[in-house]
Amino acid sequence: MARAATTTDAFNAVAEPRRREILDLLADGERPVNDLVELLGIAQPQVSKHLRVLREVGAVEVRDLGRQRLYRINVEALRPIHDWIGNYERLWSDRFDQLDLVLEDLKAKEQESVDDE
Amino acid sequence: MARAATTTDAFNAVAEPRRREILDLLADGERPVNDLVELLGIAQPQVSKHLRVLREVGAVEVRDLGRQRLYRINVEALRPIHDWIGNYERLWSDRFDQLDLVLEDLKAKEQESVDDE
DNA sequence: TTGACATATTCCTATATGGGTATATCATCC
DNA sequence: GGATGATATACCCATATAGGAATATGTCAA
Repeated sequence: MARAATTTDAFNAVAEPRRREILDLLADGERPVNDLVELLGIAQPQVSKHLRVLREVGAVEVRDLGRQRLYRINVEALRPIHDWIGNYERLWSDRFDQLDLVLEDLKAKEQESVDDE
Repeated sequence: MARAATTTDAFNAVAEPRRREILDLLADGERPVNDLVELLGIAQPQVSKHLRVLREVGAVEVRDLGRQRLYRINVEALRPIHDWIGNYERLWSDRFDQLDLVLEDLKAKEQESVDDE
């Protein structure tokens, strides 16, 4: 079997850096395709293709305005990523806790040397 | 050009669901490969291959113990994902703010109808 | 040393990709 | 209707996959 399609889920869609860039740009508000083409500095067809992938996983939505198509972000589609990575907060804070312990220890030792004087 | 290698970065490595499962399992503590093989219910070579990808992006580390190899998670490697998705917290909370506004509005209208009585 | 266990690597194949380029679709304006 | 602008799709290609199966490597035990 080959790798799962990029349109399988948000994780796959977002593995491509350009698509993350697009989402970042759309975070400020909706934009027509040509805006993205200029800002990203890549060819228009590639942008349309990236947008299609993002649309298929629900990460963006479109609205027609004259000849333009305005894309906007739909953060809800990113929630699985948020939730998954969120489970590791604990591990990060555990590390911080350990750092706290080390600092505490250092402070205690400092205090000892002060007491010795 | 083809899709970026799975070993390019954490985003690509973690796009594969099995690899996320592996990380989830390792979140509880280090484990030998065979443990993962049993828990995941997939063939041993595939597990070794997934572990290799995770190792190449730094998401796991290994330690030899007799004939076993104990793998452990390294959450630091996941930080780029955490950071990126974290930028969207604002948008989520913005949505909550809007929900707040709607609720506020509803309450106000309710009050009006009470006043009318 | 031989055998059994634990893990890694190699080889195979079908498949989807992302970029490039050309072209199709659709709306607007004259 | 025809020209132009904005966007989407089609086609080509090099490449890396994930799984399956077989095999290699490394370690311990008798």
